[in-house]
Amino acid sequence: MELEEAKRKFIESWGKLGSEWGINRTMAQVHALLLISPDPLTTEEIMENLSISRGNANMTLRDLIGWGLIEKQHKPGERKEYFFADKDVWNIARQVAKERRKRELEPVVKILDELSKVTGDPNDPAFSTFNKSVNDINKLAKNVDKTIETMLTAEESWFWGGILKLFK
Amino acid sequence: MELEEAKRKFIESWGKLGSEWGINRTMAQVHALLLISPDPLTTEEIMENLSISRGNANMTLRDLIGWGLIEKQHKPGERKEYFFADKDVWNIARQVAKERRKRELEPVVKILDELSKVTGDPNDPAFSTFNKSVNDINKLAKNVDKTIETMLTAEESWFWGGILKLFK
DNA sequence: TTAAACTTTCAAAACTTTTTGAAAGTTTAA
DNA sequence: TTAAACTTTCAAAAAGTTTTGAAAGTTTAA
Repeated sequence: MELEEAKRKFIESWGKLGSEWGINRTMAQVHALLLISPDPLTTEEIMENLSISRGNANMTLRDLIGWGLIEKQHKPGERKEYFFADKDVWNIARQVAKERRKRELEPVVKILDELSKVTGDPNDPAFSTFNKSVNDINKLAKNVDKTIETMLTAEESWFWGGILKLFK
Repeated sequence: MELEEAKRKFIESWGKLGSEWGINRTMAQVHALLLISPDPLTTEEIMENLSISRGNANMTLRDLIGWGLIEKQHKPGERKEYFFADKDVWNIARQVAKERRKRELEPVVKILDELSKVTGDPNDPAFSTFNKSVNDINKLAKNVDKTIETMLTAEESWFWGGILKLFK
């Protein structure tokens, strides 16, 4: 396979994976493009490369900055804004985990906490089934939450070599 | 909060969480309903409880069976099919991890493997940036893949109490 | 067989999300 | 100031996803 074809394929795959994981296709594609780009790119270049509109490019770039995945850069003597992606994959994984935890897990944990406070007759199957499921899920969610929190502060090396040794 | 209200809230929240994680809202809601239901339910009962159509209920139930999250049950002397959810949260988490690994991670790993075979001039920044990103992501993806595989065969107790001790 | 009880299918409709692009806004250099 | 260069906004359009419901299919008991 030739480099240009491989680049297209990478952008396409990253876009597809993104959309399966709640990050929209364009956002993932812009991220992919910047990941394999040696130099920062302007909005114009991104628009052209991916054939997307100015509005879309602008919003997407803003979202990516919000996720902490890309940054703006200014070149001296130029008005244009350049964008580049953090190329450290461990940082990317951490950043995504951090954001999703904040956006999705935290609200659920809050509701589950409320729901596990509901009281009722332990002999009522409707109540006891509800109660058991909610409590179990709550425990699971809390565990996932703590695990992510620990990962976020963990050293990179743990990830690259360490975790596998822990399970065995 | 009263039980009926809490049930509604649980179903609603599970639905929302599902849609953020690539499982459609109705599918997650049907799953939630069966999770808190002490007895198996018929298609009819599910339709009524969630105000969804017969076609939707049928497809959703089939998908949930495909994900290994619910099962059919036949009551002796009755024609109707009853559905019930596996209530073991560890099984649910495992099942979801297993399916998503198969459906999403595996295809990406396959493409990344291909893309890391691309060769080029190491002095060409376009090539070396591409190559580094692809290889790093490939390593990460393989690591995640192996970690999930190990989790899938791990004991339940590891999850509930063990993982946290491993990080520290 | 037949017909009632039940399940499955799928094209069209409803709904949701994403994208567009033109207009408005902002910044900078002269 | 002004106007060129650039960025942001947002209503409407397009694209994508989910749901409906009527019709077709299947199974079972008699």
